[in-house]
Amino acid sequence: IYLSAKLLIMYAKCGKMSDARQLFDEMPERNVGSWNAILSGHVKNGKIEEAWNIFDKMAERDVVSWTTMIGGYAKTGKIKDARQLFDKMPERNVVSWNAMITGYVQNGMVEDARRLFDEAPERDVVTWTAMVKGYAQKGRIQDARKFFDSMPEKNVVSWTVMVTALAQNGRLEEARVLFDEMPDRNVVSWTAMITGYVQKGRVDDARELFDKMPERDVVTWNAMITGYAQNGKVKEAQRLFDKMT
RNA sequence: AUAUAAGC
Repeated sequence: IYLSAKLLIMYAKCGKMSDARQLFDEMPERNVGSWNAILSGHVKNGKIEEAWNIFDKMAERDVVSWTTMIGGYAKTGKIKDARQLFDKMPERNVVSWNAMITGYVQNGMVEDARRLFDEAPERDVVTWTAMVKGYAQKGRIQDARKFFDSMPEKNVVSWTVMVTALAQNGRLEEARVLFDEMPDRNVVSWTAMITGYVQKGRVDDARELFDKMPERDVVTWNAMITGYAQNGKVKEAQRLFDKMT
């Protein structure tokens, strides 16, 4: 059963929902977990109406099923539907609250997110990070920073969100200070800082970080190469592109 | 096995 569920997820990741459906229909035993797997597959492929039909048919739903649907509606901009489900669900955990809060953030509704944040019976690092991101994308950097500084615990994602917030709002020096203070950095953190420099035309600072970082992925290479290109350094872009292969 | 946050 668990193996089949893994297969379902694999199919879903490749967008092969019809294969997933067939496998699911042939499964001898379907528990709420396998139903959730197929539900999640449809949501990930943007098939929200299909997902609803499945959800509606499910004999048994758990907190994961409900939360999957909330995330699906939120991502497709149907925030009101998401909220209706959220209000209707029989029990919630911190992930359900987070899904609803990040749903508001994704739809630019940071005040609604804040209201829910205040109401939430429990908050974790995801809850807090979502609020930092919510204020940051509204340009409300000092509110974002206030939340960031109040966080009971931070991880590499929270740090990276805050660094990105500062960098995207042109506050590169502050971003760099924070970047240097990070207890851990990963490839996303490095790339966020590089992108910040590139957007301000500071390709040499970007390149310094690029050379210093322990590992690069396709997003990093792309940021650096297009950074050169957009700043008129076509030769450098070409040279780096060749180095990549 | 399945749900929520970061660089595009």
